[in-house]
Amino acid sequence: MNAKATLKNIATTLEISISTVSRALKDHPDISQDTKKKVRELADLMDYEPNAFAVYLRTNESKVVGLIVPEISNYFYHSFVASVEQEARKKGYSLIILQSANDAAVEEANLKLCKLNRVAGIFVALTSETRDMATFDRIRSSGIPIVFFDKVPDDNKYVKVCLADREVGKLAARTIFQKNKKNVFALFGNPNISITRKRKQGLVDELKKLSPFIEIATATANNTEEAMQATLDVLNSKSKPDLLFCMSDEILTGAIMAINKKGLQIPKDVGVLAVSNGFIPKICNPEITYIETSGTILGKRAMKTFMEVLEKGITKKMDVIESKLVEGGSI
Amino acid sequence: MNAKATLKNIATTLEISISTVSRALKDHPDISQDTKKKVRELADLMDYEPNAFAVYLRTNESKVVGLIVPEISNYFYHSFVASVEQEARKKGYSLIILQSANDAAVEEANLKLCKLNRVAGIFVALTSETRDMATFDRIRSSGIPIVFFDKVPDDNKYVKVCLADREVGKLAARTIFQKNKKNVFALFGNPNISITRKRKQGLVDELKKLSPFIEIATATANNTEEAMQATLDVLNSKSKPDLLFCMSDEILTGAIMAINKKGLQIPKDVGVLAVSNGFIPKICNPEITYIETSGTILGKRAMKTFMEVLEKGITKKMDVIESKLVEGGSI
DNA sequence: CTCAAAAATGCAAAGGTTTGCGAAAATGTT
DNA sequence: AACATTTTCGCAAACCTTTGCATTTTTGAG
Repeated sequence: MNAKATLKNIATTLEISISTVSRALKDHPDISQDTKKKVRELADLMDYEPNAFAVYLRTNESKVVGLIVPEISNYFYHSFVASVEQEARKKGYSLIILQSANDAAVEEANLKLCKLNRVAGIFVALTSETRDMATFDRIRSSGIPIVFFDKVPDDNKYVKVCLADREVGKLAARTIFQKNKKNVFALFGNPNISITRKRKQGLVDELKKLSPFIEIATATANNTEEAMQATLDVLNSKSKPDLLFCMSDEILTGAIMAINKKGLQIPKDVGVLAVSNGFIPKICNPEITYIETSGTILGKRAMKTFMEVLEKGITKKMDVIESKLVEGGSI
Repeated sequence: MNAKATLKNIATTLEISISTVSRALKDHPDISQDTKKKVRELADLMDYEPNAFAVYLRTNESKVVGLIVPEISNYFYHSFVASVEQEARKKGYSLIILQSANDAAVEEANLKLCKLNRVAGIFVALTSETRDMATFDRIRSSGIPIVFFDKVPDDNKYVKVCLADREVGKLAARTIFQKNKKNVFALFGNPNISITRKRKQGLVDELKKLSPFIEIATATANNTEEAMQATLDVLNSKSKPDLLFCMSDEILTGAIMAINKKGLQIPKDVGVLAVSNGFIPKICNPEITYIETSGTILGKRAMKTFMEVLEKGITKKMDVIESKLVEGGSI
């Protein structure tokens, strides 16, 4: 049985000191080419890899970042997770991932877990229930940077990466106006989170500005099931809307189920406009027209922002991502 | 500015020794209730949390597990990831997640990363390109248990958790026979991976056994795009199939796109039977009939198996998950 | 050959925790 | 009051690496 691959073991077999081995492996200028070569060869042979814990302990900084989302297996977050993982690896970081199950208490426990693991930084999408930012503030003041994304806090003292939510709403309004729709039913997610408020505000205000003749009714739903029910209700009512606006993929899914259940045709019977990452719109027939929100792009920008925070010590910033309309045939 | 919350600091302010503090915090019987109380109070006050690195270094075991998948943002894996995260947290583990981008070299790099982070164990779904198991074997022999799931190696010397893939194929065959279909076009994923081979074999063999009058043609596709093209091709050909079998959600998505593009009706023009987690089937109209593969269940079983491996030191095992048919209206 | 400068290496502490073993304090027994 | 127990606590090493500083070796100049 081989000895464990540690600096000490390399040192003793080579009959040199530990520090020399350490420096040789780091290509330190103080060490002669000769020793470096010998050390490297033995290290390779022994399959040496530095003990990350010892390194972390000594240097007090880890190459691990934490990522907390309400749930991974979500229409949007899984692509964000994928993107962050990719970017993180490029920068030499590993990703610890945690789900808060949309529960503020779990979210807090996850924050503690991040702290326990001494992560280099944390990415967070808030739950829709998060009210108290105290734990976040404590962690920040303990020196761990936090980058909020997507579901971000209102306060401007944080580092945030998010979509131009108000603009998303406005873009939807302009599209509706341009397509000459007259009776809009707009379905939103949890009303507590800021993106809901912003998208709704953007849509309603802009629509009012564009034309006094467009009717708009709104509703909220906390999940796909509720969205389906709400859509079903409105489709069964007498005020048949000519356009359904869905704030997210989760909502869109419910709306589509309802439309299918009623056996309605898109866009003949009812038009659909959504905010989406494009996956569901593309498997529908006809394809749904949507305003794009890309988890992949958001992930890249979040990582970029994180690196800035790390390098430049920024403590507040708001990175806003513009979005664009992708035309399908649903409107 | 407060001192860092370490055992040492607690010890000095309380004027007792570090070891006493350590033991008090762990409720060691050697320590008096009195001191325990004092220590706990101060620890709370200082917001003490043990330095995980120091603990890991000392005990040489971490509470982190690694998870390597070809890609997170996949029809199936994201729910698996979500499930494993949940189960892992219950057991006190954190999850480091890595994507191999379906590239054997990246997969190997990820394995190294896991080793570097001294994980307690690794969950792996192989890429379709993985041929060489040497690195896996090395890691195993270095004492880190590996649990393979979904895309598993053939060799029985590993610990594996997977679907009853041959049974899945057979179940599909029986469904096809029972529904009286005569001309099947079966579309599979990458032919290199064992689940493709097994599902195909199960389907084809069972079908042959059930009836000599059922025609079956097969094809493979590496992604949604190819699946769409293949489906388009067969729908344009003169041998119009009356049933499309799709081995996975990825394939199903392509098939649905193709059917939509051709403006065909399900099940009137063509029937569809898929292997799926149920999400896409449920947003289709009519809902697609599918054989269920649940990432959530697989995740739970994988974690359970992992704990067994850890506790009982099992080194080989094959946990097979039965699957069932969920009827939609697509056939 | 001597000495100074440069190059190469080693010493030792630090980082925070765990733990076997020995020492001190408290309690109990005659 | 002397001793044996039991309870409570502290010492010190170990885990592995990094790094400032001191020390040794080599080189080159005079």
